Amino acid sequence: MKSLKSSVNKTFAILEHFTIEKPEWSVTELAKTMDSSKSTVYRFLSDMEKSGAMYQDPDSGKYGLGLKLFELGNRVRIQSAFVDRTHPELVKVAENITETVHIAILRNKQVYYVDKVKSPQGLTINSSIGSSKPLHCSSLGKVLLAFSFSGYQEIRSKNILGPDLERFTDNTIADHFDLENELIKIRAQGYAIDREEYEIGLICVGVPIFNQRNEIVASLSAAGPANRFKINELKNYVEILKSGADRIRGKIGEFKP
Amino acid sequence: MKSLKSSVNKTFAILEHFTIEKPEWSVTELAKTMDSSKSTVYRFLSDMEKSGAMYQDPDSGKYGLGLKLFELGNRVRIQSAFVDRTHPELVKVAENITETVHIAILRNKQVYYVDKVKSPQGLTINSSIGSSKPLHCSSLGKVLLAFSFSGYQEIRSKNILGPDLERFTDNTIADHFDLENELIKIRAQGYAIDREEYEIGLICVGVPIFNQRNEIVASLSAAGPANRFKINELKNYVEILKSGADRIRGKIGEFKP
DNA sequence: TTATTGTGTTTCATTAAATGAAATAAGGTT
DNA sequence: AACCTTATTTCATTTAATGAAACACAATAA
Repeated sequence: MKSLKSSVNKTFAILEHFTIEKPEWSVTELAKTMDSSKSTVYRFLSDMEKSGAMYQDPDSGKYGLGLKLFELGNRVRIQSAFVDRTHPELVKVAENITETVHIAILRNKQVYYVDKVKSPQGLTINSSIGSSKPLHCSSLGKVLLAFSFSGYQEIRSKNILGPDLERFTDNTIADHFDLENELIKIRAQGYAIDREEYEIGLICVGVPIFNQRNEIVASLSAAGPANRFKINELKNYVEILKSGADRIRGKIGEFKP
Repeated sequence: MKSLKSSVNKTFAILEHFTIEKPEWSVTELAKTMDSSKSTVYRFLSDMEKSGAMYQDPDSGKYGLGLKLFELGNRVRIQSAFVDRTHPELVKVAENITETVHIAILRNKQVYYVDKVKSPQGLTINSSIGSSKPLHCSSLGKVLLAFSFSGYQEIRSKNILGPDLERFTDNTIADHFDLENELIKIRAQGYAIDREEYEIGLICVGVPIFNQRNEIVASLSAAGPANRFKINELKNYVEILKSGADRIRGKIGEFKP
C-alpha cells in the first residue's frame, strides 16, 4: 500500500472496498486486491475492529463494516456536508449562466432549497435556503417528481401531491393528467422548464443531479426573467446545468440522503 | 497522540470527537482536547478531508464529518454488525439462565427476532431468527411497546397495533385498556412477563436494551416452560437479563437503527 | 488417521510515515 | 499599521508501518 502514503488514506481505501455488492472480504483477498501484504491488511482490519468500524464474522473469518460507521454516518450533518461538496460547482454554474441558480432536494413532499447562488445581473428571486415550495410548479420540483418515481401512479399512491394542484398563475399546471404528461416529457428530454408557473415574469430551467449509482439526489436550476430567457439560449443553459450536475455527481460519490 | 499507537486508532479517536452535540471542531481546539500538536491533528483532518470523510467549513475554518461517512454508514449491514456485537453477551446470558434467550427489535410494527441462543436444557421455542411476531403478547414485544413510545396515545396514533388485539390463548391481553395499564406497569418495573399469552406452557421475561443515549434499541428475553419458571426465581432472571443488557449497551455505543 | 492446503495471525529487521516545535501564511481586530 | 490567533508548512527526530517468513488453525483430500 505504499502508493497511498498516509495511513488515513489507506484506512479509507480499505473501507471503500466494502460495498453493497461486496460487503465481506477476507484478509487474503483484500490483500491481493490492494496489492499489499496480508500482515499489513490484517493489522488495519484488526485495528478498525478494535475501533468498532469493522467486525469479523466468527464463522467465515471475513470482515464487514461495523456499527461505529453507522453511528458516525448518523452524525454527519448532511446538508452542510452536501453543500460543502456542491457549492463550488454551483458558483461555477452561476458564473457561466449569470443568473441565480439553486440546488434543491425532495423533502416532506416539497421542494426544499439547500443552496442558492445569486448572480449580480440576476433577477431577485423569491426563494431562500431552508425554505420549501410546492413540487408541481417549479423546474426544480418537476425534475424531482419526474426522476424520483417510476411513474405518476407511484406519485399518486404515495400521496406525494395533494388531490388538487394549487394554481399560482394562469400558467400553473393544475390538472393531474397534464402534469403526468409533462413529467413524461421531462423524463425523456432530461430537463424541466417553469414557464411562469409559480410566479409571473419568472422562468426557470432545471436538471437532475444523480449520484454515482444513477439515483437522483437533488435538482439544479437557473432562474431568470421571462424577457431575458430566450428559447434559443435555452439549450445552452441546459448544457451548462448538465455539466455542473455531472461535476457534482463526481464529487458526491454514492451519496444518497 | 502517542498513547494511541496505530494511526487507525488515532483516526477513529479523532472521528469520535465529532458528535451531535459538537459537530464542528477547529484544528487548535481538537489538538488541545487530544493533547496533541496542531500539525499532527491538522494532517489527520486534511487527509480525512481528501478521503471525503471530513470537510472544512470555508467560512469558519472548522471541520465536520463528511458525506463519505454517511455513505459508509449506509453500507453497514446493521443486523450482522449488531449481532456480532451482541451475540457473545447473549451466549453469556443463556449460560447463566440456562433457558433459551432472544434479542428482538421493533420492525414493521412487529417483534423481529434478530438473535437466539438455545439452552441445552431449554424448552424448544417456536421462534426463528428473521421471523416476526405480534407485539402485544410477548415479553419482547411488550418491552418494545413500553419503552419506544411516550404513551399509549402515540401507539394508537401511529397505528402500531391494529384496532383489535388478536387473542392467542386465554391469557392474551386482548383489551387496549388492559394493555395500556400493562405497559405502564412494565415501564415502571423495567421488565415484562409473558404469562402464556402467546403460547400455552411458555413463560418469558424480557428487558429493554438501551444504547448510550438511553434510547431503546432492542429487547432481550428468556423463555421457559411454565412449570419451571418460578416466581421466586423471576427476580434473579431479571437481574441476569438486565446485566446482559447493560453489557450490550456498553458494546453498541450510540448505535440506533 | 495422516498429510496437504489455505487462511488468519504473529514476528522482526528494515523502511517509511508520524511527530511536534518552530516557522510561515493568512485573516480578523484594534 | 500593528497585533493577535489560527491554519498550514517545514524538518530533524521518533515511532509506526511494512512485508517476507514463520506459526497457528481449520478444512479437505488421500
